[in-house]
Amino acid sequence: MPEAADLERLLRAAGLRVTRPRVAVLDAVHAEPHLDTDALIAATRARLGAVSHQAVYDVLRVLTHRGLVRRIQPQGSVARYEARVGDNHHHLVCRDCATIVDVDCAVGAAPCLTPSGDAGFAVDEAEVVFWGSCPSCTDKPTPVHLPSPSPAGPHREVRRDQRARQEPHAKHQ
Amino acid sequence: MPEAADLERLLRAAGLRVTRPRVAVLDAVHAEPHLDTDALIAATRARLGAVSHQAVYDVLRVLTHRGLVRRIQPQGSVARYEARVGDNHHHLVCRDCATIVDVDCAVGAAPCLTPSGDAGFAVDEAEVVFWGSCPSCTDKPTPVHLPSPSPAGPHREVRRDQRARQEPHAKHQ
DNA sequence: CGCCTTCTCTTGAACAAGTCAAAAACGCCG
DNA sequence: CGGCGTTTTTGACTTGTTCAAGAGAAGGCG
Repeated sequence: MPEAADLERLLRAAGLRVTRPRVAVLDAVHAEPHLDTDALIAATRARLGAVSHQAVYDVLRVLTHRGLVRRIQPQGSVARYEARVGDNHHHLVCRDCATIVDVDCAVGAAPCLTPSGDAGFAVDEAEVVFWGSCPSCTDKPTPVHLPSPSPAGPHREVRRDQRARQEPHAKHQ
Repeated sequence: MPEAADLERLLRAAGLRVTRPRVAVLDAVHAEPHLDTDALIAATRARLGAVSHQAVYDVLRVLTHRGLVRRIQPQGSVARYEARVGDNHHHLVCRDCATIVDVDCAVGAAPCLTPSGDAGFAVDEAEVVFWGSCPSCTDKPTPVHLPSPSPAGPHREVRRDQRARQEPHAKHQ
């Protein structure tokens, strides 16, 4: 968890001007991984006082573009950001509660990490998302939906309320 | 490319009522893979005359839920659908033009990879997306952006205008 | 040190994709 | 072929994100 001076250095090294919003956003991304934009706006405000949501969107765009943060977006989720860059790690996502955790990049016996028949593409990254059920959702398998086991064979209802556990949430800007 | 009777059979086998919108949407998904919802609305209307966008959304939801179609959504793209289900294949996505092509799964069954250290998750699927540059974008590497090689080190501008090559697009409904 | 250029932030609006809800229409079982 | 329950229509609405114009700061240079 780098402190202000380190963050400044990161920004300058990437050729970016150092501004309070940028330092604050970068700090927030370092503080907790996988936050979405709304949460980052809140975290940034907690550090700075006031920032416009637009400023946070802008900062996240340039940080992502310059490779200081990574943007992820599993199906059904909004954009989320993390500071762990350059190691091409992957993610485990819980289908029930949408919790995300990091997993190191699988190497070695990884049958599916090079496409068989690449259709002429120059592939530069293999992004992997592991879907499943997190320990606590595995314990209480049916938090609120699915009164009876789904009648549709092996397919499970996928809950998408990623916004659970957030306040009613004080309207944009 | 199954015909009407086959599609009906698929629907019934999944325990679904057979309606004209459902047959038409299912047919459209079979006709061309990786279409987004807007394109599918258009394709459905080409088959049926008129359908509400809501009907198409609903149909796609139940078809996805019952496993008759698969929904994919690479970063920066809207939801897209394909009829190839059950083989756990993967996708190659071009960073420049957003073209998607299928790649077979080396394993063929659901979790074709296992995370190193699964944090207690019960993983049931490993979704793999290969990012790169398609043959035609590799040839003309800088279609319109990036006048000079990016000043920001090894990171590349990722264009996200997935909606290129679509009509101005006649407003919802 | 202070000015000037250029980039960044604020403000306020717009937009796209998708969801919600009520009522009319239809599929299909008996 | 009649009725029940699911689907579709219609139309409004949310949510996440982007656009645009102008005010405000960062930092190189004199």
